[in-house]
Amino acid sequence: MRQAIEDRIGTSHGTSTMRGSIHAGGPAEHPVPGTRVPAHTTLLHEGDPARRIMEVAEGAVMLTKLLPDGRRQVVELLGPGDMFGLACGDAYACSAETLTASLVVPHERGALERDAALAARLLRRFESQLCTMHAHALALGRMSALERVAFFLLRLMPEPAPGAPRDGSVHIAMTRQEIADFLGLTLETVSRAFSELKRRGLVALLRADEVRIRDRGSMQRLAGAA
Amino acid sequence: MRQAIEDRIGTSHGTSTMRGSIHAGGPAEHPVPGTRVPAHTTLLHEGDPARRIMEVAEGAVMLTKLLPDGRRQVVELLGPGDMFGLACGDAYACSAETLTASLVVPHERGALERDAALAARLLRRFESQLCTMHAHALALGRMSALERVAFFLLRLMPEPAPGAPRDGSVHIAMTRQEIADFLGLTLETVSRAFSELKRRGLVALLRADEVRIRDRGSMQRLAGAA
DNA sequence: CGACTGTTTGACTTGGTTCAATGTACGTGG
DNA sequence: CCACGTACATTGAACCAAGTCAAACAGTCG
Repeated sequence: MRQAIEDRIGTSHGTSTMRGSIHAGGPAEHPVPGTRVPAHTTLLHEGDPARRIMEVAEGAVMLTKLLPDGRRQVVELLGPGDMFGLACGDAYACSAETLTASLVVPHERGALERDAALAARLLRRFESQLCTMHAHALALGRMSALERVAFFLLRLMPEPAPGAPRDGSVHIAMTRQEIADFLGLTLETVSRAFSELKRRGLVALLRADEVRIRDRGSMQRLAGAA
Repeated sequence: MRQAIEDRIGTSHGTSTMRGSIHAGGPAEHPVPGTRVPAHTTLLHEGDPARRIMEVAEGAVMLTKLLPDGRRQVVELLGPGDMFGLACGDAYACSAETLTASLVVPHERGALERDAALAARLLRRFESQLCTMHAHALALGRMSALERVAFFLLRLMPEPAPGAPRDGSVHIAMTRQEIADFLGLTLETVSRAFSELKRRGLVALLRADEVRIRDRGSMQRLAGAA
């Protein structure tokens, strides 16, 4: 099994196992506030003993679960402020992998009793992550492939700040396979949905991983903005 | 739209809107520790302004989300100790409905700052609910119909206490439609899955809402006990 | 320029949905 | 006590959205 780098986070320097080519610079520079981790690095493994709760300070992390036969579900996409490393019992419930170069801050579980501010922050964040999971469950359980992909793209590009710069394009730091595992589809179906959204003029595909939303209203209608 | 009884919870007596026939006794007896609510009562509505966090003290509650066209997803099943009434922004993210007669305790959001013990309890519970949602996402995104139903049944009947009384039967306080909305299927598919599990001898159906697990190992294998 | 990795598209198959009866438990009132 | 009505569950047959298998295409790197 691939080695997670959990043990090296927050201690000294962090080397890492990576997928494909090496993206980011060298090992961690900041010993205390957190650890810099390159893209495509496994941070922890489902089933390993749960010791610490981790915070994404910068970057993007995905949480995944596996079925014994290898089917994979990306259960959550995390950004700055989000927490991971949750345990059911004493083992991690999910594996965690960076999507982009990230800064990760570990929190000892024992610190929660002592640090009320951290506990309050964690509470707010858990509430928000729980709401996001509810929306994700609705998408997985009841939306069509096209609707799920619209939902996904809106999630990546939340709102154009009021009166702010017009919709730029988003860089999608995930492969079609990863998006499919997030949405409960196959990569082919995701690809077809992208093409269909493009054909309908709701979206422009600059590159495979560079998307621009052209018709936000229609996208929201597709994604079931209640 | 149906009226939620939120406003009457924790105040005086609680009448309620109900589905089908009236099940439970009269209005609430205990004014302070919580409110007794009969089965099939809507406790709060998705989209309503979020004021309080609620705790299930006794009974069973389901959280649901709707798509504009009426498709429904049961996003969470709650039992004693679980919390609901979460907000994305300032509105409830889900509707909540009792499955059985229940005792519900409201907590003012402001109380979290003052009551550290409550905050700690809430934190632990949110962590556990988040883990459950992760497992649910795996089921919704990657499991077949049969696997999802096995997963659901195991969830209702967690573990036979070590050395404790042999597997009794569980009463399922949900219709096939509600189970389907929980598992992202149709009621017909859920029904066929029950029949198939019975045909394979993994399960015995005493009545439509009374199930006994006959072969826990096979059920766990189906549900992907990792 | 290849070689590689990931994406798109096409043709075919299939698990689950849809539509349509039929079956079954339960409560009510004659 | 039994006939009837209602609500829910089961089963069957036809259909379709998404999956599977397979091939061609497009960037990127050495």
